[in-house]
Amino acid sequence: MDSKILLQKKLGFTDFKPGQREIVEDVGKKRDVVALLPTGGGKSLCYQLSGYLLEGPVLIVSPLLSLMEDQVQQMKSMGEKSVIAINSFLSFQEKEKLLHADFSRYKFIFISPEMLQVKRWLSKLQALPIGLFVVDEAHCVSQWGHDFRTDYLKLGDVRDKLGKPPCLALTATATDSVLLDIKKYLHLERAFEHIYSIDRPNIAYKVEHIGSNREKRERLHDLVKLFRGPGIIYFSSRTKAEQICQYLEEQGVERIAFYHAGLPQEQRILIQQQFLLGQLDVICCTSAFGMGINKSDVRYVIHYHQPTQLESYVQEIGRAGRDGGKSIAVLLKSDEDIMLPQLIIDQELPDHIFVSTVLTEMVSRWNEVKSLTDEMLTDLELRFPASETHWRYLAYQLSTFTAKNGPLSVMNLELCVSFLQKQIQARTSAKQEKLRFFHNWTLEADCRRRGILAYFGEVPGSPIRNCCDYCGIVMEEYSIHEEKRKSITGDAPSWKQLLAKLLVQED
DNA sequence: CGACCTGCAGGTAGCTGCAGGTCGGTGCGCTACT
Repeated sequence: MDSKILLQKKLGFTDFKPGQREIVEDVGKKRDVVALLPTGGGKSLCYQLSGYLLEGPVLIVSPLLSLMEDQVQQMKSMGEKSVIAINSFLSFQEKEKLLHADFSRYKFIFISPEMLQVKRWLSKLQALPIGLFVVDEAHCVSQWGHDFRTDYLKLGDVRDKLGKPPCLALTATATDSVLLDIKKYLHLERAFEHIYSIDRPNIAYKVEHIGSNREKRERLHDLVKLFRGPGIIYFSSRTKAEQICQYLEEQGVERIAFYHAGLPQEQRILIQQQFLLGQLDVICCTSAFGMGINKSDVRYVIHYHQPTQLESYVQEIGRAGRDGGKSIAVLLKSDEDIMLPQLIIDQELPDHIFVSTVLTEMVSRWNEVKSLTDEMLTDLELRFPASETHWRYLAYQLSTFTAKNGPLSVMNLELCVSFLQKQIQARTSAKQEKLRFFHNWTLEADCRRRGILAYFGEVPGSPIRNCCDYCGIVMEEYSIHEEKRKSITGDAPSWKQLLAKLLVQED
C-alpha cells in the first residue's frame, strides 16, 4: 500500500512532516536507516507507519518507562490493540503469563535495553520473525551507553541475535561523533541517513553573564515575572532546584513546582501531568524532566546551571516552542558555578585507585575471572562502596577485556588495570573537551545559532529575527504584557518595538 | 573545588568570626520489606 494512503487510514494524518515520507519509504524497502529529525518532527509516526509496511512485529527499544507507556496508550487510543510494553511495570504474574503466551499477536513490542539482556525475554523474542528493530532516542547509545547505561552498547549484539532485522534509529540531536557511535554500536554498516537540520528558528538564544549567585537568583525572578509561560528552569542540583523554587514562590510566583529524580514516582507523574494540563506554569527541575514531555506550548527554557555539553543543552532548550510559536532560551552563567559541570564529569566514572584495588581483590579471591557475577558483586560492594553506575561500568569493561584477553588472572591483571584506566581517561577527556567547547560558546562574541549549528556540522541559513543576544532580541516580544497589549490593541507594533527594530538592541 | 550551612565561642543582645561538615544529574530491573 502507498505510504500516504496508509498514513491517512491508520493514523488519520493527511500529510507527512518533512522527512517522514522518505524515512518510511526507505525502511519499507528493508534498509537500515538513521534518522535525525528535530524535536517535534514526528518520530513515532515513522516507526508506526514503517511497521505497517513490513511483515512481522516491530521491536521498539525505548529509554524510559514513561515514554513506553505513553506510546502504548497513544497507539491504543488510535485503535491499535496489538501493542505491548515489556518492563517492570508488569507484575510477576503478568510476566510469567506473557512468557508463555503467543507473542505473534503483537505487532508493536516496546522494551528497554536492560530487559533485552534478560535471557528469557531475548529467547522469547528470538522465536519471532522481527520485521523491524527500532531504537528510539538513539543518541542515548552515545550519551548514556558509555557509562550510565552500558546495556545501550550491547544493542548491536542483541540485534544480531534476533537475526539482524532492518533497523531504524531515531533521534533529534546528533553530532557526527554521536552518529558514528549509533552506527557502530547498532551494527549499522550501510545505513541510509536522513539528517534534517536541528535548527529551531522560533527559539531565540540568549546567554547572560551574571556576577554572583545572589544576582542570578534575582535575575531569574525578573525573567520569570517578565516571560509569558509556561516555562522550564533547569538546574544541575536537586537541592538548588527545590531552594530556588521555594524562593520564587516566596516572591509571589504562582503555579510553580520542582521536579527531580529524588521524588517519589507518584509525585513525578503528578507534576508532569499538571504541567501538561496547564495547571502549572513553571517547573524547576534537573535533567530528569523533559525526555518524553509532549507539551507543545512551552514558551521559555531558562538554565540556572549549564549542562556539561552542548548536546544536552540543545535537547533541553528544544523543549520550548514545539508548536512553532515564538520562544526563548536563556542561559544564566556565573563564574561561581563553573566547577559544577566539571565535578559531575569527574564523578561519572570510577577512579584509578578503585579500579586497581577491586580488580586486584578479585584476582586474589577467585583466581580466574571471566565476568563480574551478581554473587561476586554483592560480596565486593560491601567492602568497596561505589555507585551502582560505577559497578556496572566496571562489569561492562571487564567483559570487554576478557572477551579479548581471556579471563582476568594474575597474569593479565596489570594489563587489565591499564586497559580500564585508558578507557576512563579517554572518556573523561572527551567529556572535558565537550565542556570546554560549551564554555567557549558561552563566551564567544558571535552569533549563538551559528555556533550551535557549527557544532552539529551545519551552516546557518538566512538571518532570522530574534536570533540571539549577539544578533539582537527584542525581549519585550516574549513578555506576558506583550500578550495582554496585543489582545487590546491588535497587532500594531508599539513605538518601543518600532524603535527596538530600528536599533536592533537587546533588553 | 568551593559555596553554603551549622554549630559554637564570646559574654549577655544580637551579632561576628571561624572551624568543620556537606553537597554536586540522568534509569533500568530486582528484591525485601511493609
